[in-house]
Amino acid sequence: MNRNQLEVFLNVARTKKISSAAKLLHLTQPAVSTQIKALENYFQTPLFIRSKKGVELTEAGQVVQNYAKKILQNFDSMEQEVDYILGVENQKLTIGATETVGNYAIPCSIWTFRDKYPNAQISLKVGSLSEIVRDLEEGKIDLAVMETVTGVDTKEFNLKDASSDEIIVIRPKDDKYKHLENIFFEQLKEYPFILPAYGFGIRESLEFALEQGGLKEIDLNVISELGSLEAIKSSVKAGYALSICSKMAVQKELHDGDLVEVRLVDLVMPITFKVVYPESNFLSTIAHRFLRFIATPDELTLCE
Amino acid sequence: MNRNQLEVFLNVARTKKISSAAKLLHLTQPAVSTQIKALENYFQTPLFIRSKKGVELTEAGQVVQNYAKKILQNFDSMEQEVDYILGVENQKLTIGATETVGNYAIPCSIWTFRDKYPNAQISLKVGSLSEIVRDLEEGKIDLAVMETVTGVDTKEFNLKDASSDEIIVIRPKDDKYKHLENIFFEQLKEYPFILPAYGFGIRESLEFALEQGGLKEIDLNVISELGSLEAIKSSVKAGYALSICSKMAVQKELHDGDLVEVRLVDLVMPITFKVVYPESNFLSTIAHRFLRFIATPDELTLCE
DNA sequence: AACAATTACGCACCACGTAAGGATA
DNA sequence: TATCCTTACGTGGTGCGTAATTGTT
Repeated sequence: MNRNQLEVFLNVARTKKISSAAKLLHLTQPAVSTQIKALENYFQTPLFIRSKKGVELTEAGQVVQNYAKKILQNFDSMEQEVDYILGVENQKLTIGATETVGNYAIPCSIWTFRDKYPNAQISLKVGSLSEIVRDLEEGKIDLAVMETVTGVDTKEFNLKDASSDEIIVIRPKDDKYKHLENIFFEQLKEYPFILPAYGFGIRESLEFALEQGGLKEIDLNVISELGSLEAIKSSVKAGYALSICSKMAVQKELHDGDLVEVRLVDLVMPITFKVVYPESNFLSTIAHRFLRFIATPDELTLCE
Repeated sequence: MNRNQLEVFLNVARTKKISSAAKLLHLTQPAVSTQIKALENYFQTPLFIRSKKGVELTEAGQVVQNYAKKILQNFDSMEQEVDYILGVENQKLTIGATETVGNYAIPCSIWTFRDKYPNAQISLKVGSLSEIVRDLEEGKIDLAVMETVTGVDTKEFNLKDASSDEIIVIRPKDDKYKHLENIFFEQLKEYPFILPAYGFGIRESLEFALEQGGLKEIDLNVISELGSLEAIKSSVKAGYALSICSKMAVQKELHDGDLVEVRLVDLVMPITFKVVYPESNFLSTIAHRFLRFIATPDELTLCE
C-alpha cells in the first residue's frame, strides 16, 4: 500500500463513484478499479460495497478513510515545512502562457497554487506563442504553458504533459437546437458554424484532433472566423451558429445553461497542455514546485 | 514520494550509513542510494550531508525524518485498527517449519509477529520436510516455511520467497586456524570437515549453492556426517574440524567468539526460505498478515 | 440505450541488481 | 587497501490504457 493508492481511495470515497474519481484523477475507470481492488486485497476485506449507483464505504473503509486523510495531510505538512526551511515563499515565479491557456486554463490553477504559497510573488505573463518562446529563451519567464510546442527548441528545453482539457462543440440554448445532443461530426455541416481563427491556438488543436480521428479536413458550413473567444461565445449565445472552444473556457456558461455542449459520438478532441522549462539546474525551487503541482493529476480539479 | 521511500529514508537516517541501511533492508547499496537521491530530487534539497564515514541529516532531513515517523506510524495504526474490526486477534494461526528453519530462523520472527497480535493464538509446529508437507495437505497447518520445496505440489500451493539467510563456513576459535579468514573453497579440503547429513535441509541448500557457483561436487576431507546442529556446533567448538551451517543458527556463538566465520572469496551461499501456502481463498486473515509480515524486508532484522 | 464496474491484455516506466568508478583514511 | 558512496546499464514487475464483458436502470 502506498501514497498514491490512498489518494485514489479518498477520491472514490468522496465521490462515491469509481468513474467520477477516475475523471477527477484523469485516469480511466479500470485503472481506479484495480487500485481499489489492490487495496482491498492488501487488507483482505472489502472497503466499498458496490451497489447499483456507485459505491459505499464499509466499516473498514471508513477507518481507512480517516487514516488516509491524516496521512496525506502529514505528507502535505512535511512538504510545507521543508519549503519553509528552503525559503520558497520568498522566491519569485513568472509563468508564461499562450492566449487560450493563459486566459482560461491556467488562472484558476494559479489561484490554487498561490494558496500553497500565499506570500510568494507569482505572476503570469500572457502573450503570443512567439513572444512566450522568446521570453523563455531570454530567461524572462521561469517556465511556460502552451498547447503546441512548434518553434520550441526541444534540445534546450524540457517538455512535460500537464493536465488535459477537451475541445467541445457548443450551441445556443435555443430550443430549435434542442435535438442536438449526441451527433456525428459529419452532421455538423448542416448548421452554421463559427471557426476560431488561426494563431488562436485552439484552431491548431482542432485540426490536429481531426487528423488523429481520421477526419482529414474541415468540411463545415463556416459563416465566419473569429479571433476572440469572447466574440465566439457572444455569437453562439445570440443564436447565430455553433462553434468550438476548450471546455474549461466555458465552464461557467455550461453550468449556468447559457451555452450547451453538443457531444460528438465519433470524435473526442483532447487538448494536452505542454509545460516547457529549462534544465533542472536553472529552475528555482518554486518553479520546481509549480512543475510538481501542475503535473499532479488532481490538483487542477478544483477548477472544474 | 511514497511510503517505501520514507521507509528507506528512515533506515538511512537511523543507521547514518547508506550501506548499513541497505543491509537491513536486504537491498543493495545503489538501490538505497538512488532512492535517497530521488527523495532529494523531489524536495530539491539535500537531506543528508555525505561525509567520509557515512551520512548526516540536514535541517530539511530532520523535518522529513519527523514527519516520516508520523506517517509510518499512521500506516501502522491504520492496519491495526482494520485488523481490530476484522477480529484478527481472535483467529488461530499454526505455522509449520522444517527443523533448521523452525529452530533457528523463524522463532525470533514469530516473537516479533506476536508483538503485533499479542492475543492471537499463534503456534509453531516443527517437523521433517515430509511431515510438514503432509500437515499442509491435510490442513493441519495454515502455511509452512522451509528451505527446499521438493515434494510440494506447486500446482496446489503457492510459493513466496521470504527473507534470506546465508550458509557460512565455521571454524574453532583455536589459534591454529587463525590464518583462515578469506580463502578459496578449494582450500577447504586441506582441513578436516564435518558435513551435515541429508534430510537436514542445509545439506541440500549447500549442494544447490555449489552447483550455482559452478563447483560441481563436494570434494572435501569429510571426517563425519552429523544430523544434528548441536552436535556439529559442539564438534567444531571442540576443535575437531570445520563445518557449515546457516549464519542465523550461530549468531550467538559468532558474537561470543566461540565460533569463527571463514569467508569464502569465490562463493557466497545464500539460503532463500520459501513460504508455502494454499490458495488465497483458503487462508485466514491472520495467515495473510503473516505472509505480508514475512515478505516485508526489514521485519526480520530485529533478529540479526 | 446509457451508465457503472470488472476482466484481459499489451506496453511503458520504474525500482532493483550488477558492474564499474571515485573519494577518503 | 578497505570503506563508503555514486553512476551507468540491462531487466522484471507494476500501473496504466484499450477493448471487450457483465449487470442495472
